[in-house]
Amino acid sequence: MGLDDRKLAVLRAIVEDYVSTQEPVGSKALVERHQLGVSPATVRNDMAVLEEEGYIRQPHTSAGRVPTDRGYRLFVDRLSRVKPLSPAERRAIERFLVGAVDLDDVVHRTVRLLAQLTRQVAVVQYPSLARSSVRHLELVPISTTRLMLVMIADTGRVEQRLVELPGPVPAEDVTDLRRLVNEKLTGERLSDTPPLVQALVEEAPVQLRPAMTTLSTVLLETLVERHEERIALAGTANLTRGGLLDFQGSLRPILEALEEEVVLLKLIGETEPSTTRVLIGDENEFDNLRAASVVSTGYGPGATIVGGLGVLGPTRMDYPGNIAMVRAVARYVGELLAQN
Amino acid sequence: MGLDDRKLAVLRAIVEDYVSTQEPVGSKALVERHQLGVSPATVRNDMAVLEEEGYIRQPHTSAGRVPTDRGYRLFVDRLSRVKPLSPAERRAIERFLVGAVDLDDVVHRTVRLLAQLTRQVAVVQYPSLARSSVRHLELVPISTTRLMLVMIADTGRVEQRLVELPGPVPAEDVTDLRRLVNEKLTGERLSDTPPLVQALVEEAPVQLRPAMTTLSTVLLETLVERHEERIALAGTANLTRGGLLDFQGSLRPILEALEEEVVLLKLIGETEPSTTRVLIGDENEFDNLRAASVVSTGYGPGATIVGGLGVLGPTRMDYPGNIAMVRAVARYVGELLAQN
DNA sequence: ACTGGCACTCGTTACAGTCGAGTGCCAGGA
DNA sequence: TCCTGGCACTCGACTGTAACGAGTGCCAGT
Repeated sequence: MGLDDRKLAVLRAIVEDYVSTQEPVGSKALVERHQLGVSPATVRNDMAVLEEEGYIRQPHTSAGRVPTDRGYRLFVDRLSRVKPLSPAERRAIERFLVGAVDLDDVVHRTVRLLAQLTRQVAVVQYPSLARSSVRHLELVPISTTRLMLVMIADTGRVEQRLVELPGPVPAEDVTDLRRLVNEKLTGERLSDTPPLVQALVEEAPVQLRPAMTTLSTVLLETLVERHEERIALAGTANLTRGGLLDFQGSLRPILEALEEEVVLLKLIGETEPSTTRVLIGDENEFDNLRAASVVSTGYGPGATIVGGLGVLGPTRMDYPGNIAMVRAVARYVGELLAQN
Repeated sequence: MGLDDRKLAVLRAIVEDYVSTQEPVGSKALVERHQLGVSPATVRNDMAVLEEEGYIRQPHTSAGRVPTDRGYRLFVDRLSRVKPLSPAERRAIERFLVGAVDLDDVVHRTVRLLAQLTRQVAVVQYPSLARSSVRHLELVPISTTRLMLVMIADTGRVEQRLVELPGPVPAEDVTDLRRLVNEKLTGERLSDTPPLVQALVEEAPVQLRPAMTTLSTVLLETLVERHEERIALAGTANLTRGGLLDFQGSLRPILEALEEEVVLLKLIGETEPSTTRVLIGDENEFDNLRAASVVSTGYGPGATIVGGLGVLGPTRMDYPGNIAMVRAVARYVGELLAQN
């Protein structure tokens, strides 16, 4: 485990060269491109140690070295600084997000921006309902026995659901239902609503009871149990960069994984602490994504976190750059949300 | 141009064999696998004619024949019958679409179903706003100078948009605005609303004028001008079937095209007549999709059409099967929508 | 502890040769 | 007139061989 400074420098150089050239890097090329102050032979000895420790490997006997997942991990944790964004990148972010008219628009612009900046696949989770509060509930009569329930959350999300009432309900009763529901639930966090919904039913006037019971069922189902998370995706075409070298020749498993909302949510939604998370190769829990890395973080207005966003790409990616961009975009989106 | 029946039979056989084997088909294999009643030499002569007419071509001098886009076109137009669905497929469709709770759910289920059935990329357009009518407009005060406008369409679509008012508007005025807007617009087709919105402003009481003016701008923008079409996509992983033979080795242009809503809308949204449309290879107007074919049709409750859906895949696809599936799914979705 | 030198590995490239699927053409027959 | 069997030809796919060279591991020397 004795990795002195020079060995770490060698590892850093290998990662940087491999990321930029996409070719196994040999000892001679290394000393030429970096000022290591030692000879290729010395570097070779260091490489042998690094390989023994599992940080790099040789694709073929007579080839150069390539970082392993473990090597990237060490690089990310100890050998890299987050790369500051260029002024051009900052400007691109601002320009891209100005003029968004609603939440859908914000999310779509964000995901495209992220894909374009990082040249990877970008994923953005809509603000989670579980972390939103109710701003308003609207009941729209569709027929005498059907209502459309529309919930507007403070994060800008709007969810709707059809309610089949047990019997006809006159317009005045709908007005009463609307008032009762809003009095009880407006301003509450969705995760806190179940007991309140229960109370709604119990406190409802007799003639509203049946309707309120049905309504409460739908409310609970829609707003709480059925975790209605939404996801936006962009930049899948970026997977084809780097020929077929990345992803061991087949995009199939990656594309399959990207179609599963559950998978995506696990990847970018779990950001408990407000820090940036990096998952490298097989650290990932999904077999399909063992050739991929994910950089993700949470975003939200102010210090609170209402959703996650991130990028996915080959393990051979520019971690410092991508981490910087993901963080920057998350911060800007947070500011944008705070304005509403 | 003299294509007698046997030459057409040869073309049909070539298409069918090539679609199933994915390999250029030679004269000998053809007479073995189909009962043509003639010798390979005769088939070769027919092939020479078909090639001269541009229906088939040889990838290499010493290889078998492959259909051209023109050949597929002839096959689709004159040589194939729509393949009836198997009972298992019918059951799959029904099972898949039962239990959908809202429009989002319907669209998502549909697109996944279509991708699964056809093993191609599936595209479903949400019911077009231009072809919907207003069921209800709701105004939710966010602050004294901000409203959330929520429009519920008869197709189940719900659109929202933030309205920045020129000045504070008291709650009673919001109620009046809501009433006026609904009286004028409820039940109207969105494409017919512009003059009505204009009238709204002119007829509004003086103290509501400024607010109504702003509101009308947003209404027009959101509901009419900004053609807010939405699209769902599934099955991109299917593009990787057939190795890299389809799409001449690169998925890149296809994936890029699939990210452009405009492109997708052109592909599946233009279904003026209620018939099924098939675009083969370079019949397509987008260069990126010259190696792909699209089968699409319109759907809607009853005879009206509110949106389009379809599949995209390699030109070498099972046209009769895919046409059948696209039609069947469209019909089921139409029935489902009619129930609301 | 570092370095130069050297033998060795092994993937890549180039080239030649074989194989075989498939074709076009032609003369003969129904 | 149209179909068929036969035959020479083309050319991509595959195989085997050889030369090349990037890169390594090891070791003796400083």
